[in-house]
Amino acid sequence: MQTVGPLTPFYFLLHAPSICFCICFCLQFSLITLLIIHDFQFLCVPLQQFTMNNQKSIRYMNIENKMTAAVVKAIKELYGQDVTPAQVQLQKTKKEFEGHLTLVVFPFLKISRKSPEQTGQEIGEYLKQNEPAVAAFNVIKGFLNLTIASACWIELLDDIHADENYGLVKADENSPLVMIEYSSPNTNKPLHLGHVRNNLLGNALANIIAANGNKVVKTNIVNDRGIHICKSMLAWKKYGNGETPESSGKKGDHLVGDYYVAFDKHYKAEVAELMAKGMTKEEAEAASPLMQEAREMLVKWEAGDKEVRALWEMMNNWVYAGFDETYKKMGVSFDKIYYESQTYLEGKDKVQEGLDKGFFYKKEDGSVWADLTAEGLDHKLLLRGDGTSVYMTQDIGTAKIRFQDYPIDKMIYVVGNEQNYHFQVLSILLDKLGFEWGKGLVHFSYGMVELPEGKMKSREGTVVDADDLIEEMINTARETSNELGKLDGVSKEEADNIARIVGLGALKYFILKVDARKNMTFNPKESIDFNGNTGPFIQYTYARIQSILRKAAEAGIVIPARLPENIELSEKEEGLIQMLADFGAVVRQAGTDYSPSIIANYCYDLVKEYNQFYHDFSILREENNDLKLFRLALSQNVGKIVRLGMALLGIEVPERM
RNA sequence: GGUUCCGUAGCUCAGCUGGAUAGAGCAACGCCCUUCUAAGGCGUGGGUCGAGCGUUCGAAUCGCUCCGGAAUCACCA
Repeated sequence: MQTVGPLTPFYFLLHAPSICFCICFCLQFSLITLLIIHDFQFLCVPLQQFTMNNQKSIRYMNIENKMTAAVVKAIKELYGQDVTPAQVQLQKTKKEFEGHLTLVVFPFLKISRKSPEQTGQEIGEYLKQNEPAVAAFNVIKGFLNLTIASACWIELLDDIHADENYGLVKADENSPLVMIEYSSPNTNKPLHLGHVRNNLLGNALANIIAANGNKVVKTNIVNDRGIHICKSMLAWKKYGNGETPESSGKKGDHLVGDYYVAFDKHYKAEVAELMAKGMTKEEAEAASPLMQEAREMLVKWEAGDKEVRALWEMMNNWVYAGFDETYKKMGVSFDKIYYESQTYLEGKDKVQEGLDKGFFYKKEDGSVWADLTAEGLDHKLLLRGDGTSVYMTQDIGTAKIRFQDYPIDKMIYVVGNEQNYHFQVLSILLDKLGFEWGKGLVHFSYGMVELPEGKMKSREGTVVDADDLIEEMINTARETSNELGKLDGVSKEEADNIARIVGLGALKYFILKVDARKNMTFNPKESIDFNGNTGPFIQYTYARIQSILRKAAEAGIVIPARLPENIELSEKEEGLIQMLADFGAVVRQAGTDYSPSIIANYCYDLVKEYNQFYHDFSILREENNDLKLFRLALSQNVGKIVRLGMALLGIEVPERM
């Protein structure tokens, strides 16, 4: 298994042979990268491509790859040694130095047998002589800074301009199929901020995996059965007086959640009363009539009792209607929904199969266990003494059904990091049971959302409700727009839509910009920002670009497919094109690292850079017509990449705001 | 106690496949709208990258040992 974030020693062992193999060829890649590459061959551009040398493909390679190939050639010509493209450390030149790309020359000192400065100088001179793209160079200590000619950047912008989906890779029929499970709610209460993080991460991850050329099936496993649902049902029966979403005007999931809370309240009162009569806490909890009744209800449910099943179905449907509304607002969706009530019995025969094959063992009380001490883990229960299934059994069953339904090549579970151990075990068990993707399953393990006071607790009413939060964000966006007078003269309908886009953008970006594996704090008292490193900041930049493009169109300006190449560009403009060109690599990185935050941070950096350009340069007022066209094209493509990047995160961008 | 994750500016976070003087945002203070949207731009202050040792030409980044926080080790899901 791969837990995203942590790499387990176990995983390391599995890949030992491939590590040895790879070390020989890719000296300067870290082991971690190798592991990921090993798993994601389909995402990686073959290295050979870097050295291809026909005119047409060079035009479509980005400049960095072209330079890498040129450096390989330079080393060969100058020092007579072959190096692999992977040994060429080319990075973006830091802002304080002149140039676009920087070659770290230290690795070549043993080959050149000269000082860092001299080696850099020699390679620089060779490149300037032999590579027309290199306009100038300078050497500082062991760093060779290369300045790429303006014409190259313009050509590159043409390429980006020509591709509506620049940086994204489409899947074809031979692409691997990746199933991604996320959301996975219980049906006894409404969604809260923790679910929001899960949903947004899962949705964004699915988009990113798809943009890396995979077929993706988004799936949701709804926990629609069990004691917690019975608690809501029982409380509704006792105290509900027939209340329905229609009669009360409440959203179904909230209504059912209220009865879950009501159950807890009455239950606690009962326990307190019994304890006052002298019982210990444990005794009181066991003796509570309410809890006993809830358990009886669960037994009846399992026996298929008609009345209980009808109530269950009715209340679950209320919840689903509520969830659907929230999902729709959040902009998340699923291709296939599984229900635990339909899968929870399925794992048993697989466990039996494992028992027959001797993978598992049975205790005297009839319970079935897996001995995982060989893997450095513990013994794990798979079936209770009474033959009923536990969480692990259900996940095995669900896996079985999914595998019957789809030819899964890779399975990703978006589940909180509190379940790291569970998925480590699940991976081993699925592998033992013969699921080909079991060993390589990915637990996308994300951190908890905490309040300043600590963890959210449903029963103590300290959860941040998803619907409330979304509504609040949209309202704040609307207020801000009104205060700033941004939407004067815009129809009510459009103003509402913009408020929705911006409010949700703020929320989604706030969550997705943070590294998923980390716990994050949310302070309900300080509302989510709309300024600075935020979703609205990025959306605002997009809207400004669209405004310019509208004005250009009104003036009858048409951006040509190929820009004039004889214009002199500023560093700022070249830097922006360089950033645009990086988008493909960023999407790939986000895919191999399972990291939506990489996309979020890229969008922010790009937009920040563009805003500086916007401030310092004229676009429509530029008198040189060629330059004007160039800047329009640049702006349009920044807008395009921002739109594509934000779309991967599930964030819309407004035409105006 | 075992295992895993996290620790970077007052706060929220980037950077971590080793590379140049560690970056953003918020908060504070100051400047810039007769010019393409000021939800913007520019500037000032703010750091023992939890601590120590090691590997290296070079460590926030890799390894080891501590310290602090979290999760988990359920016949809950």
